[in-house]
Amino acid sequence: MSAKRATSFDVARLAGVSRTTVSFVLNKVPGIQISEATRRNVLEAARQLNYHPNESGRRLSSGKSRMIGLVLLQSAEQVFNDAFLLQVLVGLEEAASRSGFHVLLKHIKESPPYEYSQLINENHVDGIVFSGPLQEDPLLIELHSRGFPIVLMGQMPDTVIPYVDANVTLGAETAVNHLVSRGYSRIGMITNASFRYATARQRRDGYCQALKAANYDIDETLIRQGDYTPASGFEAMNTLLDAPDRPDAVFVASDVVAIGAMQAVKQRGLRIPQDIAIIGFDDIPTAGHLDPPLTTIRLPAFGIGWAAGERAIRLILGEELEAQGVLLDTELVIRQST
Amino acid sequence: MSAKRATSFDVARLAGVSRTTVSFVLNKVPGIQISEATRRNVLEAARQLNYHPNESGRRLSSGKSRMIGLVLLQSAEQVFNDAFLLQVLVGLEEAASRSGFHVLLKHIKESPPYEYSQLINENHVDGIVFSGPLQEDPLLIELHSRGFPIVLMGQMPDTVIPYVDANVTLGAETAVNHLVSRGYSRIGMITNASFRYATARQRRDGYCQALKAANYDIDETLIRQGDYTPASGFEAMNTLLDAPDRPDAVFVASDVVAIGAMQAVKQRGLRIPQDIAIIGFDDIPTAGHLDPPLTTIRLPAFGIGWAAGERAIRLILGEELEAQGVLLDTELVIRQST
DNA sequence: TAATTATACTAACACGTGTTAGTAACGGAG
DNA sequence: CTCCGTTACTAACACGTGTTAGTATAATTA
Repeated sequence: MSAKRATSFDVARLAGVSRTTVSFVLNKVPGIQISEATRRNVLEAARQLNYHPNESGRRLSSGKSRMIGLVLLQSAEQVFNDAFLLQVLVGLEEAASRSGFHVLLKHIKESPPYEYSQLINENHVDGIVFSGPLQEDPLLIELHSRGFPIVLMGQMPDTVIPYVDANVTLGAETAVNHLVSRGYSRIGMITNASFRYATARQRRDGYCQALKAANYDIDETLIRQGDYTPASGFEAMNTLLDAPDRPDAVFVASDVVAIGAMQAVKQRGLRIPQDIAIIGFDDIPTAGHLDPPLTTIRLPAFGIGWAAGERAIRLILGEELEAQGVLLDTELVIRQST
Repeated sequence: MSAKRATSFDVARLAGVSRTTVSFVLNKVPGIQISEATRRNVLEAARQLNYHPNESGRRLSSGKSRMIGLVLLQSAEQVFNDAFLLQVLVGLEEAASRSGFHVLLKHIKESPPYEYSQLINENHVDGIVFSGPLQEDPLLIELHSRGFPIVLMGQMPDTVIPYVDANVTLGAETAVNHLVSRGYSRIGMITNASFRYATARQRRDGYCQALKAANYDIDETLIRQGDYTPASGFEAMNTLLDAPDRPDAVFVASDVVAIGAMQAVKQRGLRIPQDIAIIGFDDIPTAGHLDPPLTTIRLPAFGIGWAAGERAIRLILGEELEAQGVLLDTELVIRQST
């Protein structure tokens, strides 16, 4: 059983045909005529020898690796706190395997050395999907301009590189609309991060759009900034509650920040949602287990991975994309906090 | 710039030597004499042409893929709830890249079709690391017996396949020891799952060992079963609190289950840890943000991935492992719930 | 019947590398 | 001067596949 694996040559010999014919049959090459008899002969011989084409030979011959590189440019700590990356990854893998592609994982700690270029130079992958803080990256831009298939997760300002992202602006709007529809009249906001980050600005924009659409005034004093931590949410919520005219509902643009905000509310003996409603953003795994279970906006993590993979494959196959970017819709998850 | 990539032949021609010499120089083949002059010539030519060896050619020639397959046999839902898998993955990637290996991710939904055998048959990977519920898997056993490098994450009963796992028994013991050292005298337990699962039995064993070592009696009525959900923890804790002689501390063998247990305690107006202490297990990302922050046992997720990768590579390189399994130590994370 | 065309294949090259066996050139020992 | 060993290389094969150009044979047409 530990004998050498059968090659297409062995199959050819057993079937009494040429290696070329074997290749034609097994790859179902279109536009080639093979008699049904020999076709069956070949298939039977392949089955009998337990033949599986050697991927290395295939790659060398075709010049394609049928492999997508997923480049994670994040510190190990960031990765640990990213509850969605795994789903993204599974989505990517599913899109890839559906088209006969495989996924190569590459984790990179720091940007400068551009370790991922090795994947490309050495022909490891046919295309890459890039995840990470998208600052200016000359190598990415150069690769893209050379026609190498690249898909970003998230948007990179001032470039034409294809991307896939969640429509967070619309998601934030949905969240605030939900509060409006529940009859809350004074709606505050705590951001997920500083406005230096595009993702924080987008969520703020959605908040403002929803208020405008509902003919509410936008009160800048009701907007506080968080910084990804529960502690920041705790503090921000306290300043909101200290205000003379405190809100009756708050859109917290991050579940993690919302955890702190909820603690601040409860510490004052106020009830959620009776005294003040809270809606989060992200739908982290424990959001449903908070006290009370947190209404929030679910990000299409799996879908982002899937779409990124699908687009990368389209680029690899030489197809045109109908648009530079894709924005996937979020989902409102209603629980008990609103 | 979009011209063909340089091959070793181009380098040879520019350097005025044979392709063989180029290979010898660039691969630093031991036991081969190359004059310093030509060595520098070759290196300079390679640099000048921006030469990178084509991995496909390498693979075909060497018969090795320098690739480790990470096989995830879990439903998408399970993957979503697994907060550690990503860390495991990053650990594996790090161990792999340290030795010049790459990681191929393969997600499989159901066991029967054994999709992962394709990875092996087609020479995609030199070895696999397997993660998932380890029921009997004849294919895994056969592959191992044929000498194919396999490392399991978690233990598979009645096999000699190498594995890497967390020492959960010791971890549970550590958790209970911590409660003992804090002076709690009546220590209950809520399991993470049914005793049908080895992981639940191991945690129970650790609990019992710690009590024995402290000369505490083991009171079976203080042990309740959870089933991975907060709801089960809520119910189990309620039955513990209803008992005539209720515990003053509880070891909950899963943070997720502990979330429910904490809710039950708080709902009765009891305080944590003053009235009843709770220690969890797993250290999920939000454990530190619960109210109060949960003391728990951290699993060495990154280390498991790293060790699995390292051992897989050792197997691939033909080295012997000093032992079938490796058990990595957990870490006590003290917060405010004890 | 002769010429064309469709059918069913095969010979041969290409992909880019690793590696074994072999060979000139040269210096030193006998 | 001859023999031998060392140094510094190279020729040639192997890896297993995809694919183009070409060739017999049989079927159809003029």
